[in-house]
Amino acid sequence: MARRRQAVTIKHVAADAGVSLQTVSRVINNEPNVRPAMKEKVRASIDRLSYVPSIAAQRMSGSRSYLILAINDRDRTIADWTAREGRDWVDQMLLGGMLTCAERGYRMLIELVDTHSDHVERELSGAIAALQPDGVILTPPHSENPLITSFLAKTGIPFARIGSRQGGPGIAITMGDTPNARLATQHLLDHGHERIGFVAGPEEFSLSNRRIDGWKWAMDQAGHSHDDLCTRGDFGFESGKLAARKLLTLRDRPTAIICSSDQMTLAALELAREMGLEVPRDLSLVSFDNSPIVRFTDPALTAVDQPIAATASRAVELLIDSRNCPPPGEPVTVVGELVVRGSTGPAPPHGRR
Amino acid sequence: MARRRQAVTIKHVAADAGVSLQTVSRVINNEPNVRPAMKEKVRASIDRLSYVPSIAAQRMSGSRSYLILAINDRDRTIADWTAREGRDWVDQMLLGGMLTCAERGYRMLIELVDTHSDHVERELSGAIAALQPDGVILTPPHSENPLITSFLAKTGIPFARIGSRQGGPGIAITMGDTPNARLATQHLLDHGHERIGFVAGPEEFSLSNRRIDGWKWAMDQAGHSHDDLCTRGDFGFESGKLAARKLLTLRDRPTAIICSSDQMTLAALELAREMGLEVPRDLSLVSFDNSPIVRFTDPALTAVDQPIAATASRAVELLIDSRNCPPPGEPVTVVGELVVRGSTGPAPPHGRR
DNA sequence: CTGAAAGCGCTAACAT
DNA sequence: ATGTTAGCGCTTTCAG
Repeated sequence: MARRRQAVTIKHVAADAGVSLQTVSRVINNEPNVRPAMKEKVRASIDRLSYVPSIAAQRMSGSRSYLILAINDRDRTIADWTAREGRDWVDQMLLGGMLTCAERGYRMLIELVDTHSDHVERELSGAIAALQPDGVILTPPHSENPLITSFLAKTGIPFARIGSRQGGPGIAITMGDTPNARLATQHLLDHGHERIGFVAGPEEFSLSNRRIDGWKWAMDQAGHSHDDLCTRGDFGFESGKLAARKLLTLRDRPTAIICSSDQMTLAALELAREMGLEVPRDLSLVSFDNSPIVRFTDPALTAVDQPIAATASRAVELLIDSRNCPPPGEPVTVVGELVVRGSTGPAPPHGRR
Repeated sequence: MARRRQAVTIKHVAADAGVSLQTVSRVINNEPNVRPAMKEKVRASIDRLSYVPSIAAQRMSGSRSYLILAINDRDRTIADWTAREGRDWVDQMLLGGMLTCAERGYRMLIELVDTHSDHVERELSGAIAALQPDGVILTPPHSENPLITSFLAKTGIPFARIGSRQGGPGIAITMGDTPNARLATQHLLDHGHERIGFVAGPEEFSLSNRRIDGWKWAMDQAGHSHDDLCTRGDFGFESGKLAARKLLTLRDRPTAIICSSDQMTLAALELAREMGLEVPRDLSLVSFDNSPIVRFTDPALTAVDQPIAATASRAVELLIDSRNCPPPGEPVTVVGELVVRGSTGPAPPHGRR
């Protein structure tokens, strides 16, 4: 195997421009103390030779690696990819994260890490040691795993916690779960619904509780009780069916249900059909996620869109900028929006319930 | 910004194990000439200190970068991500490619490159120079772009051409387009169809023609003419509608159509409905791709599954192995399969056509 | 079989 | 404002 070396290095550029390595380095990194004339000359040489610095070398010399690591939950991600049901979380992460990285000369690398494993830290530290990224993006449920966050804090690598509002090290950045849930609830209230059920996600995800808060808040505001109207699932289809069944078999059953994931909403839709309920005539349904699938159901689902791409993009920016200016201590929020489709409508008249 | 250095380096391991750096290096790289006892001792130190080599340093010293670069078409990829219509090409690439990389200690990095740009080569060579990958995976339509392939050949970096059977440098690897098209056609022939239309993809993709070959072959075998039954689209919805219209407005219109992408099949389905044709009663439809969306149409589409994950995985293996053994000169084929769903059925009796 | 020395391409720190 | 020096962590010679 031939030993592959860089075709054109900083040395070539320096020689071509007739300056020292350092001057070239300064130009590359936009550092001060270079006369415009020199800068120009160096730039010309760089272009002529189409020189691009080796990130390995840049990393070696103690500066940046120009790599941002996005950590995703291994099992969930592989399950999504294998199921081929159109969940596009990773794609949206790439759309926002990767493109923003590219704009700034960085690259984004996806890494799958096992949450439930007892050696999360080893898995993660391995990736960190091997790649030496300049920033790490944590997605739920890693975002609040103390093993992970405290390890990352120790390394000194800036990191973002998507889906977390907790204090502590790292940049907290959420998609406005509380306001979004409020929004969804309000949409139903506006349609005259009073009994609005809520299928929350697992406690493992703190956003689950924040969504409950938003729903409760709106219900309280409207003066409707909600004591028996909250159940939980694990975001998956089966759990959603169970949770929906609990709600729909109540004596005074809800006329609308908000589910914390598309899969759970799909399950509720299926169950409603099985029970002879027509959506949205007898039951209105609001989903969370707005992944591609919700447009292909019948009726299409009204859903809270999770702005994953925008969030990933923002995270990347904050991470990269944190070299120069300290990141916000307060949680950052990138709000989603409600996309109204066919699964929500006016509450049925009292007689029909 | 604190200068971040590797927490534990090869030096620490060497000191801990009481051997020289080289011995540690040899153990890491599974090189010969290390006594089992030494190897054991070094391994123990590595575990104890949880040492992981820095890929930047490994790269610098002239060996591997442990990076595989997957090149995708910029416009198409971003369009897919933005449209959120469930196309999961990238996910499947990651599923196959990234996981296989991980098994072998490599990482996969996605890079978007503009095909139609006149500086494709600059874009690509920039990525190569910056990352120094150990292998590159080309996807259509880059796989047969001579600017790209000849540049890559010059660099000496092994690369795979997915969707290409052309000779020349690089490992050609396809998903069996000809046999797959034959399979799809045979499925329809078995159902008694004789007039089977074909909506091909753009000529820019050589696989388009290979699929036409498969269809023609099967039609010829069955003794059916196909002179007027082939049209082309660009894989997109609109083009599919146009192409399908051409076929469905023929005097002796086909009773079945095979389209070379899900979007085009969706378009054909919509057109059929508009024309008052019921699928599959009046018209059978077979799709290519089998992306998530095809299960959510009514009826669900019979489709040729493109084994993207398996192909990406195979490509990664061939690339990594090509360090040691020369890659196959012949094109590699990872065959897909036909997934039969509701959009295909028996040909309508002659009277009804 | 093992170790010492040299150097990959780049930047930080220190000259000038 | 520019150049010089040293060294990042590792592998590749080349000596023992």
